Formats: sequence, structure tokens, C-alpha cells
Amino acid sequence: MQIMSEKGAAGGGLRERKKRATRAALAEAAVRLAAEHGAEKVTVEAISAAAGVSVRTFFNYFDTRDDAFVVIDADAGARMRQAVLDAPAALSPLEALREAMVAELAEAEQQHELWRLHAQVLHASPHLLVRSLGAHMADETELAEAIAARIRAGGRPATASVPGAVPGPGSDEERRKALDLYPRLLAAVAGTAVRTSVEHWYARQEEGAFLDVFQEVFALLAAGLPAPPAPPA
Amino acid sequence: MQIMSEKGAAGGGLRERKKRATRAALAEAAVRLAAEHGAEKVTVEAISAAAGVSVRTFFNYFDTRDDAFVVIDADAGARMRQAVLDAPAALSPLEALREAMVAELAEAEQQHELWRLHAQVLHASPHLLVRSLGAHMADETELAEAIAARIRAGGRPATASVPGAVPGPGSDEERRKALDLYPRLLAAVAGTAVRTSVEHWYARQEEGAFLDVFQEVFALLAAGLPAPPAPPA
DNA sequence: TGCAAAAATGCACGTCGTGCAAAATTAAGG
DNA sequence: CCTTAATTTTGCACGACGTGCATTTTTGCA
Repeated sequence: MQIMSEKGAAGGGLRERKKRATRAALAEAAVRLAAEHGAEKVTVEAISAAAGVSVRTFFNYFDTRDDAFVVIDADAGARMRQAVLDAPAALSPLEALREAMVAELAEAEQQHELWRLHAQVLHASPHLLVRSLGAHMADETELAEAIAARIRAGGRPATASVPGAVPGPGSDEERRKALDLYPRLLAAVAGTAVRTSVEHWYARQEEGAFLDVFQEVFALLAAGLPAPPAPPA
Repeated sequence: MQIMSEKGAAGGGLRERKKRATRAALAEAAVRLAAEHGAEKVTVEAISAAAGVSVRTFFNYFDTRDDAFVVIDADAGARMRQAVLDAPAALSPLEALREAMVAELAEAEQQHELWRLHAQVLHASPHLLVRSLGAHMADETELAEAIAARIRAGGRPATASVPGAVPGPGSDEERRKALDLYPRLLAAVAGTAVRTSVEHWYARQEEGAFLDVFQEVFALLAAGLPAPPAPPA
């Protein structure tokens, strides 16, 4: 089994490291084979053989063959949430979210060749693209909860002192509801920024600049957001 | 084969009507069986038998067994886009979008029992929920393009005369990019409103009020949006 | 009614995905 | 170094999924 650059949270035991390596090897083999022959023509047997494990073992790591094409990094979502929660308290929720995403995307860009193949595979079969979008969206929901937790915990009501921010003539009830919705809106904007910039990056085949594009898109979308409502309490 | 209330755009030929009826019968049978026995325990054979067709015919209508659980209304997305395009020119993009969604959701609510079962099935198997989210998101992308087309075609730059709308000190270049992004942001907000209100509606088991909840969530989320940027030309 | 197009069906076949039990590997001590 | 318990890998069998192809049935129309 080919040793891979073990990324992510450096695990402790040898067992866990080997499991992560096997999982990564399977995912990478799946993507490379799919990019070459087309996802539909790649059997689980071929993926397993390329990763050096048995077919049965493949299904110990992935519930479905398609998962190997879609879920390249299983715990990226968890890392994102943790990064949002661990961000310095001085950052507004929006800034914390942006920094967390920039860090995650920067890490992913270190393997941009694999990610380009990944995008190519998804682009080639709409079926897989839908699965990927769904997984992305499920992560987004959990991310919204992490944002909400951060807002509840953190003392600062974000960028409350922005000059353009209207205090809002809403009642306390309205502000409470808006406060419930704000994390979702934030997560939706962030997700839209990611998808849009990935799409742009994939369309133009220029190498670098991806993070710059993301930052710009994020800023433009975020310009449409008001400061979060002040808590009614 | 059980005759179903043929909904949607009343098709012309008898052939198309029968095809839609068969498709609806299969989807409904799938959802009802899944709600009763659990989606994983429902075979294609059972669904086909319940709808009165052969197993092979099932696969003439759905690429996958799971599609029958997920895609209850195949052309809802197309209707949405058409409604957005056909909305009176006096409406802003935001208003046109809201009216289109309200109309669509109102129609769906006429079969709220089936939709409740549908939500229950998705809720029971995260696997299917992800698929549904992905399909929803793919529709959202196409919806954004319809919105963009409407903005390009329609004469009015939307609610440009809103008092709170800042003209924005951005350059023409920035406004052009923001204009490209605005439809996506709008679609994202609308999608978030739908998912949030559906979630709320499913959590509380109260009967009516769904459309009211949606309108409120939509308004609260939209409050975070600025007027669309004026075209640079 | 007769004819052509479209849809439904049956059948065969390869692949997927799972339960179960046996074999191999690992961590921890004596 | 060797033993032992826990974890992981693997093989095997089996039901279900999904597809290609030829055939039969149904529909639309003259």
C-alpha cells in the first residue's frame, strides 16, 4: 500500500494513521481511475486493487462506490467547524468563517492536481456532482450550528460598530428570529462563495489565484449582508 | 394502475399524461412504502408492484431506486424557473422569486400528507437527505441563471429607489462582478428560506401556517440583502 | 381497421453491497 | 520473546440493483 502524505489532524496511534492512509489511498485511486476511464467504468475491484486492499475492505471504508469519488476528505467539515470555534474572539463571525475557509482551501490547494481531477470527475457525471453538492450542503447545516454556538459563546456582537449598520426598527421578537437565521445566512453565503469560486477556478484553467478569487467573491457576497442583529436580551 | 390527480402543467397528449401518471404513481408508492417499512427495506419489485408496472418499467422512469424516494416532482424546478421568467415585469427579482416560490409551495401543500411522508422518509435516512439536498442545490444553480436572464431582460433595475439603498462607491468593474453574483446570492437566500421553513414545519407538527412561516423566513433573510447593483453600462 | 411510433415487458448478465465466520495484524504485558 | 485480547482484513455466499437487447403490447393517426 502506497504511503501517502498524512494530512489533517496528526493522529496518535499507528492504527488510526494506517486507517486514514488506507482511506486516502482508496479515495485517490478512485479519483485517478475515474478521471482516466470515466467513473461509470471503474469497478470497486479496480479501485481496491489499485489501493492494495481487498474488495471487502473497500466497503469497510465506504458505504457506496460513489462515495469514494465524492468524499475525498472525510473530516474536512469537522475541521472547518473546529476552526470556526477556535478562531480568536476578536474576529467577527464573518471574519472567523472566512479565515477558517481560507485555511482549509489553502490546505486543499497543496494537492491541487488531485482536486482538479476530482472536479473533472464530478463535472463528467452530473450524478456525482449532485451527490457532492448534497454532502456540501449537509456540512453547511452543521457549520451554521457551529457559527450559532460561536455567536452565543463569544461576547462581541460582531461588527456592531459599522457606520452603515442601521439599528433596525424591528421589535425584540423580530430580532430574536433574525438572530436564529443569521448563522444560516452566513453559512449559505460562505457556501455560495466556495461553489462559485471553485466553478470559476475550474472553468479558467489558470493555476494560482484560486484563493484570491475566493476572497474576492466572498467579499462581494458578504457586502450584501448587514451586521448581525443585536441580541434582544 | 391507479389514476392519480394529474397536477402540474396539464399535458396535451394522452401519452404524456399516462407517463406522468405512471411516474407519479411510482414515486407515491415508493414514498408510502418507505414511510411504512423504512426505505432500505423497500425493493424496486415492491414499488413496481404497488404501482402496477413491471420492474423493468420502473427503471424506464428512474435511474436509481433512491430517485423514486427523492424526486417526487420531477419538473418542479422547471416550473419555478418558468414562473420567475413569466412574472410581471413590475416585480423586482426578489419579489418575482418569492411569488414563484409561494405559488409552487402552495401547490405542493395541497398534498401535504404525501409531502409529510416524504420529509419523514428523508429524515429517517441521512443518505437520502443528502441526495435531496444535492438535487435541490442543482436546481438552485439553474434557478440563479433564470434570475440572471430575467434581470438582463427586464428593464427595471429592481428596487433601486429604496431609501436605505446606498449607491455604493464601487467602480464599474466591481459593480459588474457584483451583478454576476447577485442572482446566485438571491437563489441561495431563497433556497435557505425553503429549507429552513420546511425544517421548522417538519419539527412542529402543526398543520397550516407553512406558507406564513416561509414568508416570514424569506422576509427576514431578504432583509440582509441590498438592492441589486446598478448595471455599469 | 390497419400501420407506424412509442412504451412496457421478460430475460440474461455483470456489479453492488451485506452478513458472517475465519485469518491476519496490532497493542500491551509478563 | 511470547502470549493474549482486540481490531482489522479477507473470503464466501447471496440478494438486490441496473442495463442491453429483443419481443410484445399499447397508442396515435389515417
